Amino acid sequence: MATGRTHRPATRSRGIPEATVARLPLYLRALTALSERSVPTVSSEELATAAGVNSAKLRKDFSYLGSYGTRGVGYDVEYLVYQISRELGLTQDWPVAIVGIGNLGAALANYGGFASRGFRVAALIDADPAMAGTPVAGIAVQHTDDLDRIISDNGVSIGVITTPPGAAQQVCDRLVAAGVTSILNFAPTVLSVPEGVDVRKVDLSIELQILAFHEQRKAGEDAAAEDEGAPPMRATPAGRKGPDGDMPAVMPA
Amino acid sequence: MATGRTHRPATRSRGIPEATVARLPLYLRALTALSERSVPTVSSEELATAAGVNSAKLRKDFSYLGSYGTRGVGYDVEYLVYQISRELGLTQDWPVAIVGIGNLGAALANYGGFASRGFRVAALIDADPAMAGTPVAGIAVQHTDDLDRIISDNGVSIGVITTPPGAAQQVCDRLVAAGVTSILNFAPTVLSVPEGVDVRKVDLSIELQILAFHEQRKAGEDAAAEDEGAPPMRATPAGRKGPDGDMPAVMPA
DNA sequence: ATGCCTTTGTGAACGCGTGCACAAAGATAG
DNA sequence: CTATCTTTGTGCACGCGTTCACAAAGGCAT
Repeated sequence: MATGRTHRPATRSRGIPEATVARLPLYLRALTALSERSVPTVSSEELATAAGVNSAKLRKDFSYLGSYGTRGVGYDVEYLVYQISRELGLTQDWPVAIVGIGNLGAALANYGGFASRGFRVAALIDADPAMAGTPVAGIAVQHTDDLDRIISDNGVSIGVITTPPGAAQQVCDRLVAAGVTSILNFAPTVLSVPEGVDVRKVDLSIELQILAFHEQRKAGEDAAAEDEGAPPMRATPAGRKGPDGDMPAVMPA
Repeated sequence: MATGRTHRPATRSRGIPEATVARLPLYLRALTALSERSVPTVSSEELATAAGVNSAKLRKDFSYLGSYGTRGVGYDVEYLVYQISRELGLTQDWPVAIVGIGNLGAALANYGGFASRGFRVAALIDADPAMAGTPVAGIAVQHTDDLDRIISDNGVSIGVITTPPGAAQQVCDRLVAAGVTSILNFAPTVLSVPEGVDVRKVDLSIELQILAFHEQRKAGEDAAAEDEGAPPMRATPAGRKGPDGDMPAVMPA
């Protein structure tokens, strides 16, 4: 069980709470919009509503970065944009490799939100030899066989996995072996990575399932038992446990 | 400020913590995999590692659902699959409409993970008249003008927004007016919705930015100031605040 | 039937995140 | 220069989520 860790960054990140880090991009986006409208300063109240958060939370978040901001006035937009960008590491160029050029991979390759934030799609990689050379979003797809070299040559440290679930772990291992230390995983798989490698997971169907839960709570509850097909009471398919007739514990709740 | 709320479900959801709900799909996936391998029972320890979580957390999560599980043995896989599915509302059919059939919308329409979880893509909607009628993932794209009727006719209560950011709020309003009460938003926009409507947000570039932050912490820190272009010290572009010469507070940290 | 062994279910402690509420800080007007 | 007004920055309290650790519960062997 040496390589079990997943998803939690081990290093607590120099005092800035993880929850705050997750909100910084939100602030940055709102600030960028203000900057484009040439708004010079903004109060915590205004910026908070623009970002969809509480103003107290926003101020506390900023306090972790330092005392940017002028009492009685607010925050200087340009200055704050720069500070947050720097804190997030967006002042440097991040070459990104996308592995698995299916529908989703292609969509990500075309996604504009990356380039505008300092992320550059440096390579597209797929296991299908037929795709090799095909341009997607203006970039030629390369074959998995060359993964190692591609990662090294481009200095890629962030990899995006959009492969089928069965291939995800293998691709992940190869990426890590090639030097990738941050992975954004779209495959519905739990990835095992060595210490020091960060994995973030985006699962499209999970989000829908969470919505369905709340949706059921909203609409349902009154129409409680709709049709109610027979719950699979087969706690003992054939193998173990109970040759003692039927299972009584079918309706525990 | 009547329609300000976003993202937080107001109803606390009958005692099941939000964090637990968010993990149920994870457990469900792991259990489904076990089920396909015809594994009859599983211990909290095994299931926890398969789902990538702590075993104590898993047991506590399940305790909110009720006392399914047998001490000394573990959990019956099939039974648990059913219970979690029911709790999440996946035993019923959820017609989903996707609005904005660009690269991402098309990718989602083709995504297999939806259908296998009880979600059915009932309609694809786009504002481009040229796309109307075009089949995507076997479904003909319909025009935004008919959005209202499409939602009603199909009984859609969950909408997915994959439009450009500028159109997101408008589409959102129309979806809500048509009866949608849950929205999965892929556009980088803060949506305003009335009370009772749930919004979940998936932002691809935010995830990358969070990774970049940790990446910078890992690799950087020693190579602290790389090239360091001039930080925008223009705290006063022209308008307000300070005709008092230069700003001293350029390097507060 | 009895005792051992495994695994669940949960009480309790702890730590993180959130929100309140206010004092300190600075701008602005007189 | 003084008073007033605005807005930040933060100490504090509270609640949620996580984790530990163990008693209760059940299976299984003898």
